Amino acid sequence: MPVRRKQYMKVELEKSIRSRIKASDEDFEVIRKKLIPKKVRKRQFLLNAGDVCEYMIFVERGLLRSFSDDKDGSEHTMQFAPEGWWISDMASLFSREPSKFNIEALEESELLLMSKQVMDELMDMVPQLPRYFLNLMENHIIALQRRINVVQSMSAEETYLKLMEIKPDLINRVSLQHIASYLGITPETLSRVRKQVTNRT
Amino acid sequence: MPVRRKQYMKVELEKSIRSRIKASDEDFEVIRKKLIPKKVRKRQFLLNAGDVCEYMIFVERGLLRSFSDDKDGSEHTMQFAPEGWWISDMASLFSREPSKFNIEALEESELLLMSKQVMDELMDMVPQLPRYFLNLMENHIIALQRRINVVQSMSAEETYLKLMEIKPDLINRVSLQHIASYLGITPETLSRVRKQVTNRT
DNA sequence: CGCGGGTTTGATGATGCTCAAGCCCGGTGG
DNA sequence: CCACCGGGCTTGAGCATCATCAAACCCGCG
Repeated sequence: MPVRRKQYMKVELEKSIRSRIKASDEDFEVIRKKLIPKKVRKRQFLLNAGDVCEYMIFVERGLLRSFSDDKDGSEHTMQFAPEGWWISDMASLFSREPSKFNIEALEESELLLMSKQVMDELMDMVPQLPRYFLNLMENHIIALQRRINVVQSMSAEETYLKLMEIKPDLINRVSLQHIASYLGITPETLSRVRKQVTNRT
Repeated sequence: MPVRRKQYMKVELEKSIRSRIKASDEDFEVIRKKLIPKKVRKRQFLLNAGDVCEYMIFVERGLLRSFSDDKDGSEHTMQFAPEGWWISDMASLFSREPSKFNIEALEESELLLMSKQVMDELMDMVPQLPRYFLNLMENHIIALQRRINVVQSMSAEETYLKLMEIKPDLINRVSLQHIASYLGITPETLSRVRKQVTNRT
């Protein structure tokens, strides 16, 4: 049953779309045909800083992260993308400039790749699709603004507690050094903060 | 000439839309009719934290900012919006929850207000309009990501220099305390940083 | 002139970084 | 089966950056 093999690749995507717009089965068929399925192993890179980002990446299963490295060798993770999330470097994807980010699989993952061109074609073919992406982007903006607020107004401990509040599951899937690089603190500080918090309860 | 009076109110908006999508004169007429023009004086508030945000606000002339206040009384400005920019609290606008932000005019300004409902109606009436907003949001995300990167990886001085590089005009229109609250540093630190920088040149 | 908001300057202190060492644990090869 | 890595996490000491608090300054405006 070769068809089956591909079907499972879009369960999460279908959920993501149906929760935001009305779309017919034919629409999904159109979408499915245009996206490129891809499996990656743990630690595999989907984008290297310096290259042009070619795809929006949808995660059907697994976990990716995007991050930049700065001059002194440390990393800053911009985003984690578990099942049901899109990840990309839009700055590079849309302008075709070299990306400042890397995208890396933190777990063995099943992905769907969509180039900019395909994205445009699909939005022409499925009239409601721009609304889908618009809704995605709106929510993304809300999340990014919240993150800026947290980073700017909170101590390391508060930042960590906020993350636990919003994404408690992350801690089970992501190493603490990656969490630290997401929060903008060092692994050492994160370790001390966590000690404080647990000692207190 | 009452028509003239309203016409000038959408020069910037028309530029903003035409630079992103193809739209006919009738489209602009439809859009113009649905938006609410509003003039505000300096220091007037368009949104108070705790209220539900009702509008996306487009700035035809002038300058707005959105900011949150935290427990200890200090402010964190999220965004400056000069001519040609949209500003809002989308988290509140879309979910109808009380906003955590204030929006305030820093200069006497001319605005166009668009409620969520009108936004939806317009996107139904002008087929390319979702693409317009999508493009706006994409660019907004790129800017927010860049900002997170800057805040997390740079010193106070580097953060300030980066702002000068990206928005050099801001300094002429915005008080230093507001700049500081945008950068996430205190006015004192900003003052010292600026002294360093000028002494060096 | 004197008031007041915004900015500057100075002194002090806290938060979180750096560097360095040790620990824990799972994986590998002898 | 066990010894030995090696990566990730923890712990510690010293230090840099930036916040805080307080005072002075500057300048436009009533």
